[in-house]
Amino acid sequence: MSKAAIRPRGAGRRSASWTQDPEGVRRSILDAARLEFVENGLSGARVDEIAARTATSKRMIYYYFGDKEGLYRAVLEEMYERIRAFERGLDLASLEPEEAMARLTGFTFDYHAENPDFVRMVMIENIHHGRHLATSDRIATLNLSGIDVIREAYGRGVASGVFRPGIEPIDIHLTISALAFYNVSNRASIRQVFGHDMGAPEALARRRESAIDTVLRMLRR
Amino acid sequence: MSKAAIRPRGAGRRSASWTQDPEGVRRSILDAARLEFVENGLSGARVDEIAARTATSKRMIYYYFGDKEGLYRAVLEEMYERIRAFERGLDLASLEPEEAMARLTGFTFDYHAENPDFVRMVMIENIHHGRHLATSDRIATLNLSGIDVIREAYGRGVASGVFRPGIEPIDIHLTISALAFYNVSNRASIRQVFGHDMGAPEALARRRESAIDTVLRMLRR
DNA sequence: GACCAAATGGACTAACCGGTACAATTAACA
DNA sequence: TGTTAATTGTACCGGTTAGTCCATTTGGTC
Repeated sequence: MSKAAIRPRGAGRRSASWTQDPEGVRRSILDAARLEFVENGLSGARVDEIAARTATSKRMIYYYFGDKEGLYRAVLEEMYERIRAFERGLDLASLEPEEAMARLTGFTFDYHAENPDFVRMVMIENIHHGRHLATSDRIATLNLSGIDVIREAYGRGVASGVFRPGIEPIDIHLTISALAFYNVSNRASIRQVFGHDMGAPEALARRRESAIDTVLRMLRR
Repeated sequence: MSKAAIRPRGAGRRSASWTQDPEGVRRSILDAARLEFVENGLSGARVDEIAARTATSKRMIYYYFGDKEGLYRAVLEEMYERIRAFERGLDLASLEPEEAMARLTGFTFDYHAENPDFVRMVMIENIHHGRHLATSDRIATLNLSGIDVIREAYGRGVASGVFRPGIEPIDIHLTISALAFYNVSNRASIRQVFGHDMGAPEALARRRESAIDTVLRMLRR
C-alpha cells in the first residue's frame, strides 16, 4: 500500500507469469456473478465482490462483459438457455395425454425446486420489468416452447375425450408455472407469516402431488 | 451554492416559518418510500430520491424511521396490515362452501391484480429471504388468517359432501395465492418470453375464471 | 525470432449515497 | 410567559463502488 502509492501507474509487481485462458476466465466470472446476482439482485450485487470470488481480476469483468448490466444479462441469458435445454429434453410425445401432463407438471415442479437460483433470477428480472430480457438478442431467439409440448398433449387429450376442450395452452402453462414457481419464490414470506416451511421434504412432496392433481383436474372433463 | 459553502453550519436561510405536522410528514414519507422501494427494491432505492418526492427533507426520514431499512420495514409492515384488513373484511361464513371458496379466490385474485405494489414488495422481501419480516414485531402479531376462513369453509364443504376430505387448509391457501400472485409477479417475464400480456383485460378475466374453476375442481369430490 | 493482437494485472478516480452535525423553530404546558 | 421536549431545515462528510488508465505478458503467425 505505502510503496505502491508512489510507484508509477501500472508498474506494480505482478506474479511472474500466467497462462491465457479466455474461456476459463469467462466461465469463472459467470459463475461468480450468478452467485452474487442471485443473492443480492442487480443493484445489490457488488462488482468487487464478484471479482473477489473469481480467479481473475475486476478488470476482466469489464473486458469481457462491458459493464455490470452486461454481466447481469449474460447470467440471465445462460439461465434461460438452461431451462430451455431442460424443456427440450422432455420427451412426452410418446405418452398418453394424462401421463404426459402429469410428467410435465412434475418435472417443471422439480426443476424449480432444484434450481432456486433460476427462480430468484426471474424474480429479480421481473422486479426490473423484464428490461434486460427485452434487450437481449439471445433471449429473443430462444423460443421457449413448453407451450408446444402442452399444445400437442392437450390436443391429443381433447381428441381422445379425456380432456375438455376450450382451454388455451398458454393458460395451462401459466397454471403449471404458477404452482411450481410460487413454491420456491415465496418460500421465505410464507415461512415468516404462516410458520410453514414449503421447502421441507414432506411439504414439498405433498405440494408436488397437489400440483399434478390440480392440473389434471383442471384438464379433465 | 457559492455563498452557502462559506456560511457556518446550519446557519442557512430557511423559509420564514412552518407548521409542525408529524403525522402528515410520516404519511408523506411512507408514501414516497413505497413508490421508491416498490420500483427499485431495497438496495436500488435512493434515500435522496425518497426525500425529493416528499414534502419534507431527508433529515425527517432518519428522524422518524432511523435508517433506510427501518423505513423499508415500515412500508412492508403497512402493506401487510392492509391485506390483513382486506382479509378480515371478507365475510364468507354466511355463504355456501363452494360459493365461499369461489368468492375467496376471486377476491384474492382481484386484490393482487389491483395492488401490484403489494406483490412487488413481497417479491422484494423474498429476495431478501424474509429477513425484515422476521425482525418485525408488527408482522409477528399480525395473524394473517386467510387460513381460518379457508378451514371453516372447507370444513363445511367436507361435512356437506361437496368437498373431498384430506386436504390441508394451507395447501388450499397456497394454491389460491400462487395463481393470484404469479399472474402479477411474473407479468414482465411472461410478456418478454411468450409475447403474452397477462395484464390485458381479457387475459386477466380469463385467468380469473380459470383460477376460480381450478380451485373448485381441486376441492370437489 | 520479430511482430502484433488478444488477454491480463494493479492502482487509481470521480461520483454517488447513506447517514450526521449543528442550529433553529414550534407548541404544549406549568 | 417562561421552559422544555418535539420537530424541522441545511450543509456537510466519509466510505463505498462502478468503471478506467497504463503497462505488461502471452501466444499465434509469417
